[in-house]
Amino acid sequence: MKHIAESTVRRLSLYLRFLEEFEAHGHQTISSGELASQGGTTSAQVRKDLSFFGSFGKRGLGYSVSDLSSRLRQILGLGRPWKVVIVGAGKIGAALAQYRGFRERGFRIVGIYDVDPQSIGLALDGVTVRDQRDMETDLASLHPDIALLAVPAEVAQPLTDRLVAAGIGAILNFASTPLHVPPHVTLRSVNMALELEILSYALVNRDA
Amino acid sequence: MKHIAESTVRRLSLYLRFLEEFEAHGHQTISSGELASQGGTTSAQVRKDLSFFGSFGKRGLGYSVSDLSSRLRQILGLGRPWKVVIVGAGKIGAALAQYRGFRERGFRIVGIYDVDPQSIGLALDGVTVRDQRDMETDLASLHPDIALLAVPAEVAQPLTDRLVAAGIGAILNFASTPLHVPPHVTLRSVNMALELEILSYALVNRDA
DNA sequence: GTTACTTTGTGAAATCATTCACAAGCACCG
DNA sequence: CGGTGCTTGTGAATGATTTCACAAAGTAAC
Repeated sequence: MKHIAESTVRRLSLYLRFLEEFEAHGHQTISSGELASQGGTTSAQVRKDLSFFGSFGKRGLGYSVSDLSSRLRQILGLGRPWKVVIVGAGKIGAALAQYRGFRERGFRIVGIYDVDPQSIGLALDGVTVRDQRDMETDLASLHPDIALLAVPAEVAQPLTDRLVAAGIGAILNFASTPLHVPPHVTLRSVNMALELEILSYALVNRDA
Repeated sequence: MKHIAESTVRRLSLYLRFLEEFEAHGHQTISSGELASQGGTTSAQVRKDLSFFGSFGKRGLGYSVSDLSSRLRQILGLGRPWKVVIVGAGKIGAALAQYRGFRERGFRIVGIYDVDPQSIGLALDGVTVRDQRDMETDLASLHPDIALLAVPAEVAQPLTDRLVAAGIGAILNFASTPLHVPPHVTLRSVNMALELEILSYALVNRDA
């Protein structure tokens, strides 16, 4: 299949969320315009996004909420549960471990690692924090799909290398430093300080 | 000035981070190529990004690390300190309150609000969590520039409306729901579940 | 001071993403 | 069953962003 833009995938995710809300409200069908107004985009954009994957709607009527939901879940790979490990049990790692949104979407936390003896042994939402030295051994049997990296910037790259060597498929990085991974590993970063700086730029360039 | 793409601003932020690292290592000058390899982009991209704001380099030599740093800080609006309030003192709000990266960059947490009696009164990194009912009164005297919204999705929009009414300039939203704000307010969202879903998509479309 | 080498700054070209605009398909009504 | 109204799916057009490629400007060596 042709390459799909990240912005498209991001919107598909948003559409899915609205569809689930719509479904909960008992609606059977939804139009591209309704999806668009919720997601802050245009109806043409919605239709274009979906058209990359097929024709899911009925002209004159719109989309079946339940059909489109399950198609999107399939496209996004949310049909299966994903095994996730968290590396770093500091404030952010702990918050992530207890975030309900992950579980609801089929992301199961199967391991948490830290170096701090104070943290090791703690149970976070049913998962016990283990010593980072045990990480490789654990990963070999757990075979997690995704790692959430929530450690200080200085140790982010070495830990990334260890995760890659252990065969991880994807990493979501919360450290404020860019990481380098081989091409077969998917990497995304969430950088909160960066987001604030973008707001800062917007505030000083308000008028321009 | 011409409109600058968000992707450009994001990269400027990254460049600044590298420059500060370089400065700490005692380097005087840096080339666009060196900046690029650190930031995972190309030298042409670096030069194009900077060219929107002026000519900061010397041909044949590169950029003065300290000059470029201070120009970038100025461009990004990081010369002044920004006053930030956090709304929601749950796991994520508390983690944000204690995140050192914000302070280092001149983002000062001046208030934290919650509704939970268990949280109200707690001191997080020197700032006491206050009752959300006192928010409007406080904001009127504090005049914060930016709000970090870390509350459940159901109450995110009403709280946004209250912040907007109180005159906030920018909001960084951590709730997993899109928000609507008037055009004079800048809004950005960090949606962690969404990031995981993008990874999920990448994992199932590995080969394509 | 001349030559060789390096690196910037920037129009032009190429690529990528969004918006437009409309034919085609379907439901509903009388 | 034909007409009316609505909504999709999609090429074509537009707009935005990135990459290319090279002249111009500087350094360094001798």
